[in-house]
Amino acid sequence: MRATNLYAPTLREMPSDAELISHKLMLRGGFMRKSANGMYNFLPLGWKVIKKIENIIRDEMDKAGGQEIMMPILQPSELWEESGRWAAYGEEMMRLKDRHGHSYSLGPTHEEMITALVRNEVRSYKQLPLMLYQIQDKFRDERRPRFGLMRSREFIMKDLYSFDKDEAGMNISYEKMYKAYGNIFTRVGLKYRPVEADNGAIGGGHSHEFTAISDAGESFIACCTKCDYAASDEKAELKAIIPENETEEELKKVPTPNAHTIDLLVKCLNIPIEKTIKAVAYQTEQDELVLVFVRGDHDVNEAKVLHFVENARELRMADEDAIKAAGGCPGFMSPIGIKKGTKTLVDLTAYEMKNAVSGANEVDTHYTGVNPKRDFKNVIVADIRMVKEGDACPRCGAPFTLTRGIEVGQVFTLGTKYSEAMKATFLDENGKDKPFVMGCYGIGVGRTMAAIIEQKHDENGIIWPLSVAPFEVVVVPVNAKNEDQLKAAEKIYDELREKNIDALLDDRAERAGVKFKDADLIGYPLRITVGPKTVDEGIVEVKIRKTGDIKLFNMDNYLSEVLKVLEDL
RNA sequence: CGGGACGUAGCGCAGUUUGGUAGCGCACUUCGCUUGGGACGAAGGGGCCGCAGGUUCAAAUCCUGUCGUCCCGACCA
Repeated sequence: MRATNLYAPTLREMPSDAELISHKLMLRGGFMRKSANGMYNFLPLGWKVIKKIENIIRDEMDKAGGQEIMMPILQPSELWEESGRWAAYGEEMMRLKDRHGHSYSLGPTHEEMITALVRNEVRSYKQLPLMLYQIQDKFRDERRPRFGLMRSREFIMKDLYSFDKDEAGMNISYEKMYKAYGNIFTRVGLKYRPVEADNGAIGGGHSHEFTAISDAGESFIACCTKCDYAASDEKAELKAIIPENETEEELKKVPTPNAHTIDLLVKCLNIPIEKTIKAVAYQTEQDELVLVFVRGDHDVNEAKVLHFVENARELRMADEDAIKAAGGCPGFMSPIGIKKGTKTLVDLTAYEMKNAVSGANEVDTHYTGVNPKRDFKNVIVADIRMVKEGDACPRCGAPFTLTRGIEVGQVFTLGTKYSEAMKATFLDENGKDKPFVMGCYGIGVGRTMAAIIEQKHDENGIIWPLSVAPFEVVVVPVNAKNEDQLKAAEKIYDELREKNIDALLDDRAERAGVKFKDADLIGYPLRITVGPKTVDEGIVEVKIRKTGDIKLFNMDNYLSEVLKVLEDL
């Protein structure tokens, strides 16, 4: 490709409506343009990168036994009603009607679609296992799209679905995908970490998120500093923190005027926050009240709480009336004196506390000398809090570090959730009808691209890994109006291409500085500069974007040297 | 959906307080000159000031509404 034929409109200034460096550089480097909120046009450079990432994904999916297919984006509501998700999915699903009044969704994911496809095709265990995938645009009506490709409403996703005859088979498929994901993220040059994850509403089975390490990320992962346990912040398992033994004091009511928050309580009684127990009251969609108690300096983990609440997908803060109806006093709550039958959860650590302070279910009053094991009745004791930096790993006890990251992929086992709901069955060895045992595996392609840029850039622009760079090498004649230089550059460009190197010839009649700045901004891994030294002395100058190193080669053997440099990248 | 900010040329911005009919830098076109890190000179083209109402002799500027964008909070690839 010649730069004079390439539409790569770079911007001299940073676009003002972008916040993240990846977003800014993709706009500035001419990789993409915004179309509307959460929707983007990919320009030639951006699309080339996307295709390179996709092809790495395809390669690894195929190697792992996957077969590529293509399903419609538009999905009839009937399928979603079979699985129950037409109602459950909520506002995140884009919906529309055709001229006959039939309802459809713009696919946010394809479990229903693939299950419906496979149930009509696969009859026998002999056809299993089966792994089918596609790379396609998905639609999710995010409450707040932001950060460019990081969270958009239309985005490219690779989604693979595995079908097995039993759980053991499913686990093998899962392992294959887990390995393939590692290969993919390594090949695209990401620093990443697979972490245990919560399955959320899907329930059962297990799941891992692949998280690219980046301060720009929106997720947190907890990594053990000693062993290899790592989990998403929601998933990270925690054990009780056992305090030093103390003689148990009597339960005693003390006045705490206006101390309706933990901060005020700590000031009011002049006690350490670790001695307090705080309450959070939730309600489910069905208006069931759920009271949760954790140590004052801890946060409630709603994902964990949800595992103890049946038939609820999300929690909201409870109304004051509901709290009062259960015998609670907002701002001064405690499990002591709550109406029997109210769902009351106490965190493991809070339950072990000695002589703590908690509310007394009376205005402006707290209890001191609270010993939960002795004083709390009819409560569920469980791990329901959020991990904190320094918390102990459940495996080895060493402290956790919390790291920010970008979730670029997730693998999880589905079991028979969809196959049972949608009656997708096959005949096993004994001629018996059985539901498929499924798994699903997603990769955000655009998000992967953004994550790579977040990890690989400097003040001058992007530094693409060779595997996904829009071009591997840019050949820059310093003065394209100088015919000797242009000829020399063209010769090098042709020779590179003969070696199957993806090269760009920057034949624009721009000054050298402009072309150098663009090359750095766009981030080609290698730049070959063709100037007077090349024409007069036969010296080929190669600059490595990543290190800034400049290497000089002789015209006679530069090609093999360049191949070596590329090899080392 | 709640809280905050902003909509003026392709991009980045000034002008709005104190109404008088639109400007700067970059980019773009032509010519000249220049060519190893975003040159220089000259001459040009391009905007119903987001949109709709209102106030006024007169509105980018004041008022009302509306749409859009960005950032902060409840979720996910």
